Amino acid sequence: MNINHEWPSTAEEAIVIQQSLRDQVITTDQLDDVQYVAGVDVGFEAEGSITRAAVAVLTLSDLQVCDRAIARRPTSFPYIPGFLSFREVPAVLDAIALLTMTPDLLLCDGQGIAHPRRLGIACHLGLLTNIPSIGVAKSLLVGRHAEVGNEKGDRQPLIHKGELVGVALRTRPKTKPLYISLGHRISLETAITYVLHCTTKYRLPETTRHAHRLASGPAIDQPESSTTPARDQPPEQMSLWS
DNA sequence: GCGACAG
DNA sequence: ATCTTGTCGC
Repeated sequence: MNINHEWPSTAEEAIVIQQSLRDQVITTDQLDDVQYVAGVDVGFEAEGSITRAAVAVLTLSDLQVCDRAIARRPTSFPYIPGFLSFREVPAVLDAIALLTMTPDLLLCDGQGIAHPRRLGIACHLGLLTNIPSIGVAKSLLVGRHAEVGNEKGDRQPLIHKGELVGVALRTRPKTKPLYISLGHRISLETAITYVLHCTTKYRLPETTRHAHRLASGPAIDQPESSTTPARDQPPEQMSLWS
């Protein structure tokens, strides 16, 4: 199947794409032997006019950084809650293309299926790359959960519209829980296992943010990005919740 | 109708 | 995403 699609310029177009992709997300384990895990960090610079993505690849066995890349490009889609992937994914694909190897699993900054239309950035990225992916978010987009216990590994189901969409997971005592939701080709229990393993060495925001700390070092920047022209400011407050 | 809203 | 304030632990 070909999941390539035109890149939208409006949220209305983006909704159509999200709805066409949501049923292609696989929520069972389809991983090969996982040797390399990539933390993907997304964000922006220069008041939002530049989108950037950083990827740090770690060995699963000892969590050593073995590859990294960072990419920037003019922002081609505004940040609208529920549409983060349309702003960030092009830069992430740039960064992944700069790697010297292909990761076996992506830990993605943001939500997976814990999303109004079940297609957060981790799902979108997993589908476009066909790499198993996990959404690891620092705050909630949708859903609710009971209070999480204070021991590492404690978790509570994250429920949205009566569906289990992820977990709130305590990766360390005394810190905010992280919100884990499926991206693609992995089950929730397996995802939790990988997140807990990776957070034994780095706090998770750092497994993804580690990409930046490291990638910001000796500039491994890409040559030129002359693809997408910068776009106008977000059209006021858009609210296109489902 | 009002608030909430990944990064 | 960003900013600020307060508290604790090394």
